[in-house]
Amino acid sequence: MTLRLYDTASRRKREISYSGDEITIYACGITPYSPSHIGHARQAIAFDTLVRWLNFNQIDTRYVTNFTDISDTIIDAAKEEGVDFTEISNRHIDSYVESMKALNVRKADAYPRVTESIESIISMIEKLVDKGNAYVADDGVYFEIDTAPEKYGALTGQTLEMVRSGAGGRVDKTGLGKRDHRDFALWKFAKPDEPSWESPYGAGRPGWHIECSAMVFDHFGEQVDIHGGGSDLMFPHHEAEIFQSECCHGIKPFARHWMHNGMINIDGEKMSKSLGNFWTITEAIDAVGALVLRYALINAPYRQPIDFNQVLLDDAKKNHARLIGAIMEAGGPTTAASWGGNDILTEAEKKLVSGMNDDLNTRVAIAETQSVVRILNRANSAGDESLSNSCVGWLLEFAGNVLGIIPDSDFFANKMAERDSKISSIMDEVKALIEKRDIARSTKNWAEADNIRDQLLGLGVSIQDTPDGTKWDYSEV
RNA sequence: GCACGAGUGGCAGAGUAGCUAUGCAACGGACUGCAGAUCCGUGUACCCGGGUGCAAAUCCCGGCUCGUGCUCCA
Repeated sequence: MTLRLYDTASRRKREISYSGDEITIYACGITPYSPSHIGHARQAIAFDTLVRWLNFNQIDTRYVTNFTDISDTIIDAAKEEGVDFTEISNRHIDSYVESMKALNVRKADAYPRVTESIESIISMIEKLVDKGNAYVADDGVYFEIDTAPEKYGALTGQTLEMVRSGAGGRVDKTGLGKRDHRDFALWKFAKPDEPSWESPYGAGRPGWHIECSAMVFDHFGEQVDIHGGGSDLMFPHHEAEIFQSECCHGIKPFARHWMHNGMINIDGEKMSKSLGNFWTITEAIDAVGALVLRYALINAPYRQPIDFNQVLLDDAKKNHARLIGAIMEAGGPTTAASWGGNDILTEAEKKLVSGMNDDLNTRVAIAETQSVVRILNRANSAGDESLSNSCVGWLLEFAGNVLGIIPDSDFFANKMAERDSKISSIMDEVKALIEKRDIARSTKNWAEADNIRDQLLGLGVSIQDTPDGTKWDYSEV
């Protein structure tokens, strides 16, 4: 297997390389100061897709993603509600974890938290101070970027000068004790009433960037194979991590591969709280369902910006329903069979595999999935059970296992059981109505016939008139 | 200003040199009393201008437009 993955640092697709017998992956997770939004979902799904694809290809992974469970924003939120900061962070982490489960995002191997990593954060800071890369100021400990200027712009191509000129007025409030505004905080001394931890420099809390460097070191050592997160983290967060980790450990590269997912816009505008166009994950799941949301979010490759709008959701809803409907129609996941001998399905597999190997192109994978759904629908109506079973097998493997957009077999079992029991409970009524309608139709009493059709629809029964008579199905499950 | 990315049919969105992307919508057809679901079929698509090639949406140069970032950010 040769997965070519876009690497932000070298700005090209590169075959993934790794040392050891497993690929180590670290993704920067959420800061749980408010409910998570669909951008967080996209990030999680992007890395879930990576892990799934590697595992599907028999490559072992160790995937770690963190919770930044202490931050200025969390402290602010806690103050506002008058509660302990842990109440804020725990609440949002719990909700996030629940959403991830609904979205079929597989569990990471570890979810380290900043508040549980203080010791290793401090020991990294100590090392950086000892080595002369960091200095202690009045309000905290800072990393001095002039000690490693060559690392500037590793991901974004920016130079020291650019940032100096571009940062403008915001510089002033980012740390009073800095020698240079491009320096960044490793440790912030606590103000009265703020949560804090002891350190050799004074009580305080970690800066934003150092935590990830420390957690990567805790789990993977000096280097990690693939590191990433949202593309908005390239600068300054990930560049700061490169400074810290490489200076601290004296080994580079810190990450062999940098992977960044694209942002989500809402109706063409950047998603932001001030615009009031924020979709939280739970809102989106309530609106369209978790797997439809996942479908919508992998319908574009992970690096592409997504414009989140009604058309996108309608599309996703329709196509996802077609996928699930076709599998139900075929008799559910238990009918799955191998597709080995089928040329069309083998060809679809080939295209999907080569798309996924080319920087995880889930859009191509979705396109192939839709093609197979069409083949399945054709097989279903032709009564070609062997072909339909092969299609179900294919879909379970790729749309299910790889893309994660098919619910588990319990879902189908429940739905089908629910449907069966519903059907048997209304069977007599439906049969009577259809008989009545047939009589109406035979006398060309169309008004009466349509009236009965509406009654049936009210029961959740849809009918189709075929040459073999009227067929019906219960579809409102 | 600087950096990064993008410009494909009505819409969304693949495709990095020659062969149907795919889906939605539209239109025509099968089935139907009519619909619905499903299936079959149809459509001058590649921002502009140069260049290289037998051949360019795809490579090169120039331009235009848009998006994002520049220490809150997935």
